[in-house]
Amino acid sequence: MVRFFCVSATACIKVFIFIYIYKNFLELLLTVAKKTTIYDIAKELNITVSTVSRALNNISSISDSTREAVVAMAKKMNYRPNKVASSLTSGKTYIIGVIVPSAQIHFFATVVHALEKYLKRFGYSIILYQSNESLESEQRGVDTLLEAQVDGIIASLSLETDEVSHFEKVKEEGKPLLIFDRTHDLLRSPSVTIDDEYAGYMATKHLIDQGYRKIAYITTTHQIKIFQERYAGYQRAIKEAKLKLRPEFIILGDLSVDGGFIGTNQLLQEKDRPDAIIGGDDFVALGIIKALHKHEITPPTIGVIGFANQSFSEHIIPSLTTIDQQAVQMGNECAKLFLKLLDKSKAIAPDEQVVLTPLLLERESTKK
Amino acid sequence: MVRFFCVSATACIKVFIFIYIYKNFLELLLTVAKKTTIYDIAKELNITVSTVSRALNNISSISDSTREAVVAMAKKMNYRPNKVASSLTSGKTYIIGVIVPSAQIHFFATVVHALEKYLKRFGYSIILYQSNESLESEQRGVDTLLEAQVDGIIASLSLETDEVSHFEKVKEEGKPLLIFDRTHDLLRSPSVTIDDEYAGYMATKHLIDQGYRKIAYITTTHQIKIFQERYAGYQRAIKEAKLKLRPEFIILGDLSVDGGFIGTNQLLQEKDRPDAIIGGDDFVALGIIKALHKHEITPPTIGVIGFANQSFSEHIIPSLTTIDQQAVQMGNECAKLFLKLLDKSKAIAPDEQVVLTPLLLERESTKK
DNA sequence: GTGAAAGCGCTAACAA
DNA sequence: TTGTTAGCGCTTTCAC
Repeated sequence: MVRFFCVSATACIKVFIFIYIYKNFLELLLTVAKKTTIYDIAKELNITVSTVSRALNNISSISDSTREAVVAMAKKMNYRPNKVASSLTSGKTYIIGVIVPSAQIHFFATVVHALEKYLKRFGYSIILYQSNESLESEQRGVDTLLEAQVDGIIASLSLETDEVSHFEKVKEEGKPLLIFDRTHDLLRSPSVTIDDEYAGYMATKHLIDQGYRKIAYITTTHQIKIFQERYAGYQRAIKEAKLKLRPEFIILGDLSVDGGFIGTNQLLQEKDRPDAIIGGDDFVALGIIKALHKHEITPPTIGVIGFANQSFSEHIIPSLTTIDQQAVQMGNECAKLFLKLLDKSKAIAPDEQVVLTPLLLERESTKK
Repeated sequence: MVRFFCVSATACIKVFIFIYIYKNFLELLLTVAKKTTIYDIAKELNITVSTVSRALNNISSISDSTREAVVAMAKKMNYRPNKVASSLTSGKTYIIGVIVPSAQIHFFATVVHALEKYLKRFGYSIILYQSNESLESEQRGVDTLLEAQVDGIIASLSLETDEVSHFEKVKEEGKPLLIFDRTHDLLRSPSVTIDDEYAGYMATKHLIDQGYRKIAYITTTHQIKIFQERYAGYQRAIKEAKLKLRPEFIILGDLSVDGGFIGTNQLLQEKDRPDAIIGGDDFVALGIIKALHKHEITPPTIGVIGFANQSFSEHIIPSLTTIDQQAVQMGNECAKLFLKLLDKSKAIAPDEQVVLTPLLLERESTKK
């Protein structure tokens, strides 16, 4: 096409000039068709913007007639409120920042799912920020969210997070901060967690009740509170049942299928083998089952239990007994508590701590 | 404590007055400690806000000395830019709206994960909105995001979505719209998808190559394009191999473990049983394996293949052959394309369509 | 290279 | 019940 016109250099230039003007004209058109504001509505109705604002926000002291007129005109003119502008004056964005280690981890995806679903009902949106298990990224996340003027932050700490000063900034700005699941002792703030000590206790106790006596535990090297707590619960149950706490039955490794697999192979080399193995999470438990399968052992011959109730746990063969982490409930509790924190009319409550109770799901892998 | 002071009614009132004043004083303190703005920096440095703004945004025509002074002062005064204010003037929020059916679905969680990770590097945040497979909610999502003045929207359609006018609004506002995975014929917009027809073909072809001849298919009743496409690919492979396309081998049901379980039981009642079964997704495939297990059949005796490469597929026994949906790659491609769309300097490209190639992951369930 | 000034679209006193 | 007015904190012309 262009080549068709370009019979000479001048013609070619003309074409380009034409294109240039045309382009600007198009842009002009786009610019002219700008969005309608409350100001436009006001002009159309011969009232002032404040009246329009009040009508639209359904604020008291507005006559039905004008409110209806405004609403009708707004619809007619295809008006869409600009939250950015209203945020600037009101100081509220109705956006909540959510920091999680990774949306790819099923537990966090589920919490985020529940959070968003719940908060939406109250007019809040969420900005999602992933720390990807990095402290530095988590710090940047807090900055990013505060710059975006979020109304508050809900976060679960990265594995790396060993200092929490970046979260203090949130409180300094007078904005609510809520920590869930992965907390930190130095961080005084409202939180929603699950009783991990009890989860560990529950898992171990269940095995004991099923008649298992030599219970091994494959967990992570990471010094995260929740894993330490689970281990503490394990110890408590073992002691309570007056069983021996054998160091050779505690395997530290990766929190993964491979971790479970390797750990199990190691355990099976003991001359006095365990008769049950607890996995640090369901993936570890899956690795345990795989390793047992390789040795032609099928649970519940050796009992296996996991943590987290992954979507597959119910369906593998044998189905996996596990401790449910109540992700949906945790999301809902977070949302509920957070809305309470946002409502500053209520007294500045001492940091409220919600602790959920884990749930034992008995399935085939421990059913003797 | 209070009771201690309240020896008389007047004393009591005094106490309350004291508390009241004290409270106001506290509030005053909080109010006074307001955030520093570029105006404060300007005053401190005896320059104007425009200079500060330019220095902070590292805009040309600013002397090194003043820029350094401003930056130093900003740090000293603990300045934090207010993106809401800058958005109001600049018209850009650096926030992108992401609409997915549910963050709880692993595929979408992974795409969101990749998206956020990628876009963050370019200064963008994302607001997450879940349609929860509801058209109405999806429509509200578009409105919410546009009101929040997002710079554009990336979306994957809900199962219910049979009309797409709500997405036209996005384009009307001159904002980029990108649809991924679940698209709609009526919606003309850039998209990132996977070649589902080929995925179906690939799965079927693989089974045929492995020597299976009587291949059944358990899929969903939902009229979603991607499932229809996979089925089309199945048909193509069957025809190409000159096999019979048997209606009794096509089971429509739920896309779930139960759906696979029920469908398989039905298939096994045929006098001429299939020797391989394709599941509409990995959960269906899991149900298939469970049902076969009940009948004491273990794949690959009857071959089983799924779609999506869920996290468990690799680890169940037998491990599941599946077609990977390239979720991470899809997220990355979406981000990449979207950044291109945001960069309007580039010509208004005709709706670009990125089509990813699915990936066959051969595992035990089909390894004859 | 810097300053002055006009908004962006809306809210929220304070008046009337 | 409605209008007037002054910003919210920042960007961005247009001068100088």
